[in-house]
Amino acid sequence: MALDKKNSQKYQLIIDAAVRVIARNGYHYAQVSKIAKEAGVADGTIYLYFKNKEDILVSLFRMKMGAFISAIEKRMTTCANAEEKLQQIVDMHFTQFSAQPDLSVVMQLEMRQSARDLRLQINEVLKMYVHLMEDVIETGKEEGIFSPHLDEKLGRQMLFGTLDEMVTNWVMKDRKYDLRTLSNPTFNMLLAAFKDDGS
Amino acid sequence: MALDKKNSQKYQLIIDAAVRVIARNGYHYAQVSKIAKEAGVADGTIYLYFKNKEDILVSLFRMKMGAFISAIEKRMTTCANAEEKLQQIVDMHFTQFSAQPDLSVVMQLEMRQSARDLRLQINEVLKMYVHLMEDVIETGKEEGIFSPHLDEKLGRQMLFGTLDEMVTNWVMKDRKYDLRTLSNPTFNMLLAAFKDDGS
Amino acid sequence: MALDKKNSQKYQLIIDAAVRVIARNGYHYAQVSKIAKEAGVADGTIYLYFKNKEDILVSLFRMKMGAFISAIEKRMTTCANAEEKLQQIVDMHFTQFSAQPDLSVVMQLEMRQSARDLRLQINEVLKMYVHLMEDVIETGKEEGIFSPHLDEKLGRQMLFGTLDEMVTNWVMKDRKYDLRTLSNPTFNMLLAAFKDDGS
Amino acid sequence: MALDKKNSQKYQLIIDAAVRVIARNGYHYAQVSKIAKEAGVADGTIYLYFKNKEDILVSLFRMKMGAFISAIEKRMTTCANAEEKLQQIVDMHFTQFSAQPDLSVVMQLEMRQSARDLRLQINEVLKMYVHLMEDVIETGKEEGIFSPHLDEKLGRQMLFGTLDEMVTNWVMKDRKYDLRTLSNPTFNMLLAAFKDDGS
DNA sequence: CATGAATGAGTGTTCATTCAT
DNA sequence: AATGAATGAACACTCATTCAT
Repeated sequence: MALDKKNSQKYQLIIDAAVRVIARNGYHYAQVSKIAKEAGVADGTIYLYFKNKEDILVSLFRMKMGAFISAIEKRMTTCANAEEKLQQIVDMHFTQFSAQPDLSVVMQLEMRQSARDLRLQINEVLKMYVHLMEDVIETGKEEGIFSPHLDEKLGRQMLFGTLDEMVTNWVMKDRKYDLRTLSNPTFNMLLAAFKDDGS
Repeated sequence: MALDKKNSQKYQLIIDAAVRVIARNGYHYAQVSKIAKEAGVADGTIYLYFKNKEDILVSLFRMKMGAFISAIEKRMTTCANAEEKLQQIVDMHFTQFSAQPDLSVVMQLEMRQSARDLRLQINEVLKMYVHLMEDVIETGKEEGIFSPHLDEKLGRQMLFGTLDEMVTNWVMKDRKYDLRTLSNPTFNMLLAAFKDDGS
Repeated sequence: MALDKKNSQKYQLIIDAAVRVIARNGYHYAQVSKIAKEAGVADGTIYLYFKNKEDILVSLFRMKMGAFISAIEKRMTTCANAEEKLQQIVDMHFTQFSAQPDLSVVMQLEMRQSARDLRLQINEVLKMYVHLMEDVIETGKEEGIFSPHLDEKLGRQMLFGTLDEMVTNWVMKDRKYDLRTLSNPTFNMLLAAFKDDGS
Repeated sequence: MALDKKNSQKYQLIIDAAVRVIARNGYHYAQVSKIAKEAGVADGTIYLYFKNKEDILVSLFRMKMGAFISAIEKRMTTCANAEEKLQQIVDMHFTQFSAQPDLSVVMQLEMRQSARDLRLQINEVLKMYVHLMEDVIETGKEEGIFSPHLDEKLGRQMLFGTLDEMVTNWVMKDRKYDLRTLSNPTFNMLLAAFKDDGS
């Protein structure tokens, strides 16, 4: 029987080791051997669970971002309308990164140093998030809460670009302030932008 | 007289060659020897004008981003108020990247793969842009055009994050559409966000 | 278990390959890749056993000179007095170099081209030889065989300088004569110098 | 008319610059450009007076060692017999190095790092010194002062090896003691060795 | 399943030398 | 005679990946 990779204990062990090693040393100093050592396995063992180094990173992103998005999706179901949904996206985006400092560094700074190929795969994972955001905007338009002229794609790019830039700035400032306090003012700006797109 | 590096013809030659080579091959395949060949000089000549490879990239960014921001600053002087200034920022941000496809790829995709050290230097250059944006927001508040509750930093992060995300998406879609058509709707969204921040 | 470097077979293999490559090509043409090829290992393997290129040379010197001196020390124990000990030093110095032509070239000619740093480390190893020589001189004085006015340091410098110069001349003359025939006349000169230092 | 190299002012200027640069920076950091700068000429000018870098070093050695040996030869003429001549060799060898600290470092430490080829040329220059030494020994034998069994070559190797080792030790100890005080005891040891070679 | 020793491709940088001015 | 900008060959070292045990 083939190795049931994804559910194996070691698979998780290695991914979590990778997050710590990258956060601590930076992307360029996160050698496979260092990750193996941190995970407490032999170098070769890594290759029983991952195709190659890039696969560790893609998997890392897939697992962590998957959980990240799932948490948001789950919360969506409790929301009465698109406005609340937008608020939850902003709030949970900030809250989840706040709770995982190592992961924040890895996602916002280190993984962006990856090669073009890797980033294409990252984008695949992010599509889930993109769809979720565009769905909310579409819903808001249907509900009459957002402007009928609001373009889903543009709105989503503003939403994602804004949140991403804010988290990146927070990480670059060494997380010296509480990211969650930005939640409300950011939500308000976005809501205003979406309600009245000025046309 | 010693080599007047920055103003020499070769200095520019090498930087422009670097833009083309990085755009064509990607950051990781942009070897110094390849840049030298593209510039039509010997490998060693590179080191008469640049301290090392990283210095080429920092200089590239400084020169190109400097010109980019200067052009916007110059345009600012022709604007009657903050609203017009905001419009010009959005418009020129998109227009300038539209006009320089190679540079767009380098700035939005390739240079972000650079090591942490390099990115710290990049951020220094970007500070000019940051100040310019925050100045416009402050002016808008003084003029009563933007909401008095608008936070300069948050507003700037939304502005930059939005523009950056839009250009990145455009580059990733292989520049298949006209970036400049996004100018107006984007400006309108941002203006709405800044006018009424919802408080 | 971690790689037991010093005692591994490959460690010796590489050092012996280095001796041959340096003797054959000269110090400046003894590239790491050439040594690896001669040893029948990959370039990278070298770095599992040695910190860097300089470390190969220091280790080479330490191993070979260590064995060289140990052999002399061992012989010392069979000697009745300082005169015999002096004779054994001279004799074994010449005999051991005679038996290892490649090593002679490396020690007398090639390794002296090394950088200052390396030579400091070499001197550390040579201290053992220095002490051995000075001990013999001191013993000789106590036994009344050598002049009571003989200075240990000066005597040692004459002893080492003489032997070293003779081996160097022999190597430079392409080892065309039998070094061991110099043993007796050299010993006699040194003995005369040490017996009656003229004061 | 061809450049009268050897007698030109710049020729000397460059050689003296080389001595200072090598003494100060070490052989491996004595780049041609650094020597040119120290001499106050352009890099290219060096090549009007010297064939290549090695030629600077050989010329340096030839000039300095030539003067060194000439001074000894001149003194020889004032000596009544071989014993006095031997004394003068030892004394002047130490005295001259004492008086030229930079040159001592260059001759005893730095130039020995040179490639094999260079050292062959150095040996050519040293032959003058070798002959001078062997002549003194031969004279001493004829005068009945030295043992009739003394081998000229061996005696010369002891003489040169001893002096050389002593100067090298002095340089390596950062010239912390007065080299000239070694003159008498060293002479006495050598004289004893040459008088009675033990046969 | 697990190990870890071995592999070998790939590249930024220096510096002696040249030659157009 | 003198300059100094330009040249380009040469090389130590890292690290992702493999595979015999």
